[in-house]
Amino acid sequence: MGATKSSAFSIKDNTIAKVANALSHPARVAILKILIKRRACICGDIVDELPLSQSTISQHLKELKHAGLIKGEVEGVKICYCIDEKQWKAAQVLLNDIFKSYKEAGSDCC
Amino acid sequence: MGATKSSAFSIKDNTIAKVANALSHPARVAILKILIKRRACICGDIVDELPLSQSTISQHLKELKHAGLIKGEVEGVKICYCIDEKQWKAAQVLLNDIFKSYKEAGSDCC
DNA sequence: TAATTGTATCGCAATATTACGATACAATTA
DNA sequence: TAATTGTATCGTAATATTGCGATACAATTA
Repeated sequence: MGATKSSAFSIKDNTIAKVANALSHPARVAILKILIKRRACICGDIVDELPLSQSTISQHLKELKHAGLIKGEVEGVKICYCIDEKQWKAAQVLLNDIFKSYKEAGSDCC
Repeated sequence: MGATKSSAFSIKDNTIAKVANALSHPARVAILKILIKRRACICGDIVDELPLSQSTISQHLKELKHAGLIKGEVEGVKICYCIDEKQWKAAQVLLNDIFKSYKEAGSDCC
């Protein structure tokens, strides 16, 4: 016991959870904002802007990449990260669809 | 070490993370969908629909309530849960704002 | 009052996350 | 080739999450 029962839920619900999970830590939200603001970013730039160690930032970048929201490209010695436009939009739609599916009716029980 | 450094980030980023965290587990996504579909829900109904124990569902409901996305109201012996309309909309805006803040330019480095 | 019903909480075990320093590694520079 | 630079990964410690059964608890019913 203890492990998430992902297989008990739909692929879609798992995908939504995966995307939301990427945004579920303030450091990752901050990293994404930096990437958006700068249009692209060398990992070191992020380390300079946030009060976390290089290894911790690297770990967060890995999670964002795993969730598909960002991608990285080798650029000489450095690695350039940026938003993965296609997946970013897909994530936006996925999340917004849930929110939109709730139509207020002013008649909820509570 | 090991604890999240929430205080190192802005209130807003923490709020976004909190909302995203509520959606970061497929069971909670499923619960929200049930609440939306039924407009409101007795806890037991959710237990019947999902392959998780009553105590686990109760825990997930607690987290959703803590994130502010849902609210519960005593209704005799039972407790009726539903979406918290106001906070739901606020969460939608918060998340969508991040996604919208990325304007594609077709000129990213990677 | 006693039994029933629906939900929350406790206690526990398994697993996952967060964070950091140390170190490895790959590409560039001297 | 050797040193440097930027990033990833490893190892480890602290903490958090997930899940369940057992149990507590509050409101209703008998």
